[in-house]
Order: sequence, then structure tokens, then C-alpha cells
Amino acid sequence: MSERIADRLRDQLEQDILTGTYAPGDRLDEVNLARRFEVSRTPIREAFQHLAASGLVDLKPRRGAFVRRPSISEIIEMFEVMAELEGMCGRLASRRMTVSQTAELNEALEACEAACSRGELDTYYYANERFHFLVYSACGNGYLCAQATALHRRLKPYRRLQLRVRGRVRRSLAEHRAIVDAIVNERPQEAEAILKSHILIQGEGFNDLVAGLEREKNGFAETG
Amino acid sequence: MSERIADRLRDQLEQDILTGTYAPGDRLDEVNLARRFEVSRTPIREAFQHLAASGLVDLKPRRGAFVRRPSISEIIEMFEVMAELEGMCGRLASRRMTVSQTAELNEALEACEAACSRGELDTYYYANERFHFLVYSACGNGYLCAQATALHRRLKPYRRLQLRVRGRVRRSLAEHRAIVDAIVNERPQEAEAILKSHILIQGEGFNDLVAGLEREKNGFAETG
DNA sequence: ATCCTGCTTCCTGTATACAAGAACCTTGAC
DNA sequence: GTCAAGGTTCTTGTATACAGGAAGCAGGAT
Repeated sequence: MSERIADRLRDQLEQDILTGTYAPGDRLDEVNLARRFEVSRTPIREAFQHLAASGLVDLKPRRGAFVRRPSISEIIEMFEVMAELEGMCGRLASRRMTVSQTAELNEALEACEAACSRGELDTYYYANERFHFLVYSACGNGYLCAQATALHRRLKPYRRLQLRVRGRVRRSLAEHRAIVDAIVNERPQEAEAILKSHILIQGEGFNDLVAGLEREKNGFAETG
Repeated sequence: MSERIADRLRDQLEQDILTGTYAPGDRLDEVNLARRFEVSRTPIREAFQHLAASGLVDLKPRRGAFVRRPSISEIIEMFEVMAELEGMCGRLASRRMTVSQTAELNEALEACEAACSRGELDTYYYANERFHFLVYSACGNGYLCAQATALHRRLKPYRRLQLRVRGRVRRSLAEHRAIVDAIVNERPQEAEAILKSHILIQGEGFNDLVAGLEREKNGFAETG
């Protein structure tokens, strides 16, 4: 309850940016936000610093805070790094995973399967997220886990688009099964390779993503 | 000249922490620093936020800012990630590097060789740094380049210790030659593998690093 | 003697005040 | 009518004021 105001604001603003309440390019007005949250500008500014650190806003000196609009190529670059980190997590996890973590991973996989068979896209989305976070934390490298988790969060809004692609969920699920198989049977190279391509969404999947992004961008432009 | 005070403070404090002026575990007193820099607490606190974001200080609520003392296992974890990122940079660079970047890399390699043959450790250190930064920027992925550069900077104080190990410079140089060879002759897998192990300093080199860290830690304790 | 408790003091977190720079509007000139 | 220059207003960056929690110390109880 004694949580700092600035921390609460950071979480709230992050949420608002990721969900699109504030669109890319928008300027975040300190005074307006201070009024809206009924606090002074000080914690608002502090929250801005955090958001800038995680790359969500651009802090232009004497100009203010602007919601960042990563270019498509930037997003692709981030996915490329995400693929490498995920692959690394999988490789390490297949060597270092504990018994209880294996059980959790299987549980998460089953949750994915259940959501898929029921056709519940949102449920699948969260089960999928849990699955990946489990792989991160199973890698046995706290720093890597933190980095992977942060980047995953950063890519959240774009990752969502992937699932809208026809047949993506079913293919994603099949890959999850292969990943678990490789990890629990200690085939690190294979776990790494599958996770990498799982993220990279090569071929047509990738183009679908780009197309989705363009559509999203236009949508933003209309509302903005 | 119209640089923000907070930015200047951040750079200064970062310098002071990395060079050991403030030792790990030290508490950074807002009021003292404000007096020392002849500014108010506001920009000091802003600088703290930045330092916390880059992992240099720990911001404990209602307690203050403390210089982080990464545990040895944390440092090892960071090196493990660094190795992966460097390997990725090399792999991508071997496919994407431009002609002018190749020339620059060869130049940097020659600078390393010159420094090594003259036995100038400090010169080698900087030539080595330039070499690695060139690989990062040659990877063609701006996000990756930024992440690798940031982590490299973060590991700077520990990386320095590696070079003190007997014979490390000569071996490092040989690896550099092999890296350039693999990159310019477009053997991405090889470039990745060599760079990875180049960072990981396997075997005895690794133990030497840990020993050096322990010595450094004790040194800090004595001065503090 | 040691530990607990309450007080005091100090420091952080937040609010507010102030100064300087940027944007915008108006007005005048071409 | 358009463009530029100057001033006005608004916003950010920094300083200061204030409030609440944390650490340290003293005094009493066991």
C-alpha cells in the first residue's frame, strides 16, 4: 500500500501506451497527467524517466515526452534479437532445467493445448506468454531471464498481431510441443533452433506480420 | 552548453562509479551530491533514475541509492549473454558487412597488432574496444548494436581484468585475426563460434577472471 | 547486561514556486 | 496575400518547501 506514486504511474502509463490509449507520436502532457492522476508533476516526470529507459517514450529536451513509434525495421530488429535470446534460453534450459520447472512447463503446454482446442484466442495468448516466461526463468541465468522478459514485454503489442494470422495458433502449438520435447529430452541445439524459428516467423508468417503492422499503423493514424 | 544538468550529472556519476570513486555498496547521498555539484536535489534524483535503469545503482524505496555490487555469478551471467550477443553480431556481420566497414575492421585489427607487439596494454585495451564496437555496428541491426554496446560498457570494469591475465593479450589477438578472417570470408557460423568463446574465456582464463574479481573486491573493501 | 520501546533526527518522496526556452499568434512589411 | 519579426503564452527544467517514513539513540524494564 505504501507503493510509491511514481511507480504506480509508470505501470499505468506503460499499460496505457501498450494498449494504445496513448498512440505512438502522442505527446504526454505533464500538467494534464498531473491533473488526471491528482498528483504533482514530480512523480509524473519520474515515471517518464522509467518509460524512456524501457524505450516506450522519447524524451526530447525542452519538448516533452512523446510515445515512441518504432519503425517496422526497428521492430524486426527487436524480433531478431528476441529470437536469439529465446533460443539461448531454450538451449540453457534444456541443460539446467529443474524437475519442478519441467512440470510447470508441461502444465503450461497443456494450458496452451486446451485453449487452442477450445478456440479461445485470448486464453491461448496468456498461456503462450506463461509458456515463454517459464522457458526464460528455466535458463538458469537471471540476467538473461530479465532481459528476455523485458524484450518480450516490449514486443507484446506486435506479438499479438501474429496470432491473428490464419492458422498461426495451431502451428505455434505444434512448435511448443517440439520445444518441450527438445528441452526435457536434453537436446539443447534443437531446442535453440526451434525456439529461434518459432520467434522469427519466417517466410509467409513474417510478411503477414508486416502487413498487420501496416494496417495497425493506418488504424492509429485514423484515430489520431 | 545548454546540456541539461541532470544529463551531465548522470555522465559524471557513471564515470565515478565505473572508475571506483564510489565503491560498490556505497550510498549516494542526495544532499551531499547536491552540495558537491552545486545543484538542487531534483537533477540528482533524475540522474539516479538513469543510473538505476542501466543497472549501476540500486534504488531502495525510502532508503536511497546504493552503488550496485554485482555478485560474481551475476557478472558471469552477463558475460554469458555478452558472448551470445557478440556471436550474433559476428554472424550477422559476416553476411551484412559493407566494404568500408571491412576496411575499418582490418584497420582496428592492425591497431591491435601494433599495440600488442609494442606491449602497450592500455593502447591494446582501447584498440580492442574499437574492434568490438565495429563488429557490433557491422551487424546491420541497430537494436542489437545498441544492446551489445550497452552491455559491453556495463562489463567494462570486469573486462579490464581479463587482459591482466598472463598471455591473454596474445591469445586475444590471435582470436581477433580468426574473427576477421571468418567475417570477411563470409563464414558466419565460424565467426559466431569464435566470438562466443572469445568472450567466454573458457577454462583456466575463466578461473583467472574470478580470482581477479575476488582480488578487486578485497581491494574495494580496503579503500572503503 | 540486554532487549524493547519511544523519541528524535535525518532523509526520501512529493508538492509547489520560479526561471528559461519553445511554440504560437499577432502585427507589420513587402 | 505571404512571410518575417517580435512579443506573449505555455511548458519544461530546476530550486525549494513540506510531509511522512526510516534509522539511530536513549531510557527503562526484565
